[in-house]
Amino acid sequence: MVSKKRDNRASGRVTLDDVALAAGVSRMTVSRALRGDRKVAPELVERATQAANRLGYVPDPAARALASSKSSHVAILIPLLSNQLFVDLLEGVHRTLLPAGYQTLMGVTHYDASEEEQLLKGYLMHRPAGLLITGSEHSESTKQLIAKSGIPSVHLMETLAQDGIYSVGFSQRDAARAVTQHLIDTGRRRIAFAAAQLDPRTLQRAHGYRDCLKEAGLYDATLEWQNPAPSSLKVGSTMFEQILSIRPRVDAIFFCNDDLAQGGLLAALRMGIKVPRQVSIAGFNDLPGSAEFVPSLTTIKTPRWEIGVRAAKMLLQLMRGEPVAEPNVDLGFELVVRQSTAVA
Amino acid sequence: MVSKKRDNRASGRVTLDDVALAAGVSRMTVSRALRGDRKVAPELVERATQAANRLGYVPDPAARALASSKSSHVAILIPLLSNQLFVDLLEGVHRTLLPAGYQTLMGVTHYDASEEEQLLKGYLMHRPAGLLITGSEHSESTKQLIAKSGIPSVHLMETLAQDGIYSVGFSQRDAARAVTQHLIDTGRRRIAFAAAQLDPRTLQRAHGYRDCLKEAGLYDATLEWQNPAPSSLKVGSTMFEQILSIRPRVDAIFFCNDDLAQGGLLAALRMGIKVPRQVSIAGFNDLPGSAEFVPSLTTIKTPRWEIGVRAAKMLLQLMRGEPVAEPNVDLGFELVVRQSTAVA
DNA sequence: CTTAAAATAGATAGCGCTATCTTAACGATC
DNA sequence: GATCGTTAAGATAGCGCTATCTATTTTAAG
Repeated sequence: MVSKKRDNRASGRVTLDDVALAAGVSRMTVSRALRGDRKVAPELVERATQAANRLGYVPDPAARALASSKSSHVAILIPLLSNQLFVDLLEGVHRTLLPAGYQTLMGVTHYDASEEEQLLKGYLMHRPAGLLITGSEHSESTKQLIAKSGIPSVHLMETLAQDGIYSVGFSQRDAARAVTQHLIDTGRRRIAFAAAQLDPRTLQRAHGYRDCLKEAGLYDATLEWQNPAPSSLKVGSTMFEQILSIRPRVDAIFFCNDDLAQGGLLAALRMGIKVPRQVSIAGFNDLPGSAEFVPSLTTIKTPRWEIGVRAAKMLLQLMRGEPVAEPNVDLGFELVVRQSTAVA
Repeated sequence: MVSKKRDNRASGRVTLDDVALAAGVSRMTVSRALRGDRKVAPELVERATQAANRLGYVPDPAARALASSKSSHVAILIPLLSNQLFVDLLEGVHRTLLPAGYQTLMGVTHYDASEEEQLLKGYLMHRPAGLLITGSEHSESTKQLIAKSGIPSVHLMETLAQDGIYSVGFSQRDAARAVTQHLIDTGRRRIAFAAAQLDPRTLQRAHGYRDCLKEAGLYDATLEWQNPAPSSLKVGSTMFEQILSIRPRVDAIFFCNDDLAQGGLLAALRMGIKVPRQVSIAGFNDLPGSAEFVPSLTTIKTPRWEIGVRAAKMLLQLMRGEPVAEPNVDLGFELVVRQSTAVA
């Protein structure tokens, strides 16, 4: 009746065999009962779970992974942790995946394609059950690795309607367009664009800015400022000073991230330049502090937490083999108008 | 000569058996050669590694973990990711552990003891090879779990000379004392202390503040302000307003974290209060932006990146069973004097 | 009722590694 | 030259699970 049990009295570990013995059923039945797999008589499920609880049984993920060739890990690749944006994303993912029994393996790429590839290789060897990856621009071999691995993947932060690709994000371009339009609507005409980092999403924002100004007949290529350094308050300060010393008649600056914009506000303060009187300033992402700054900062509120949650949910569906109704989700954005772009 | 090989031509996976067959040695020899375990003839090591590379062999961590009951995971528990402090810590850990072949499993406790315990249980079931945990104050059962698990552990951020405990950090108390002394030295007499979050390290800083003022005969318990809300610019602004409305003659405020202090600086700006003329402001941690603020913020520069690196190195030694020369490392701190505490 | 089909529990056989026991080979020792 | 370490390579036996096949019911259909 009962399958033979290995003699592991010595080891401290409680195995399925122990539980099976205690519950008076086979190891397999306990395994199925505990996982809710197939049909098991309710009474046996009850006996199995009780025995498991009583003995303090804890499944061994390594054994599980080996036997089923499926791990309980989800790898997530993000560019940086020093941008609150990605922290929120991660938090949303974590919060969703953990209760579902998945561990999050986080890798930081530092916006470096080869580092990304390296990390990916490392994670793939762990046979993760799923993969979350920021953005859609990756090296050719990175794309191949993902495709060949056959591991369910969801792309974060951007929306891309491409066959067989899953993504959750919003249109960086439209968001930038909305900011620019707002600056135009509040009477600005010489609107500069200040970008740092120059990652794909930043460049998409540049497009949005450009499109909008061109349509309004206000585009001036010499008002686009790009700095490849990582985004920071310091860089924002420096760029503000540069822009105003070279183009003193600029009447608005759209910084492509809030930390830059905050740096810009501080530089203005230092230089005695009135915001928004003389120059209107807008940011992007609505990072902590932007609402408290003096003046408070107009920005785009991005749903990064929600993106994390939604992407994780989508990944769960993919990992379970369930159908995904909407493979490319656009969660939109919100223009938050504050003092820094009040009408002059 | 060659041990029998399982027939797995169908599965895409390259196993040790494949490598063994190709190299013309036993599976065990390949395993030992690849791991550098015990003595293997140099020639065989060469043959094994070549065959492994040629076939693209990648070890299976799950099988490894199951067979050796040791995983390649290190769990790290931190309170928050929204404080740059912990991001830097994590980065240091990650950078050190990854090249050594360990994966970092990060858990965010949100300063919640029960959440910490929950996460810990989850990680322990994965049998991590090591554990990094922030601080030394934990629930009794958390401590027991760690002790009983027998997993090598290092505590972060604080120094605690306790038998059998490993830690890397610095004295929060001494650092707070240094800030307070600096405020006294620059002529301040009514020095307030503004704390949020009220985690153990914040309270240690409060002690340092108190000690220092008592020694100088300047201590006034009504100048200690504590707010249990999470630390943020917003809370800092609010606390600054409160303090100055209730105690208008305060001539210095020591905020226990830079984000609070930055919020304080912004509130001062809004209220038209001159810093440092009327009120001197100091922070803690030297977070991004503090050097760029107007006025720039006096603060304590904490070696969190180095703490991460050092703790990870110590953990590596522990995991390898190597002796650890110094079980409790104090990496010190640095007082960075800037404009916000200039002599009035 | 009989028989086939569907459903459930159990037995068996690994997943891909490593720990450990054996064996073989080679000197060193007296 | 026989005995005894010593060392390196190989054979064996699992680690703790799950996939899958088999045996046993139970139910449905004729």
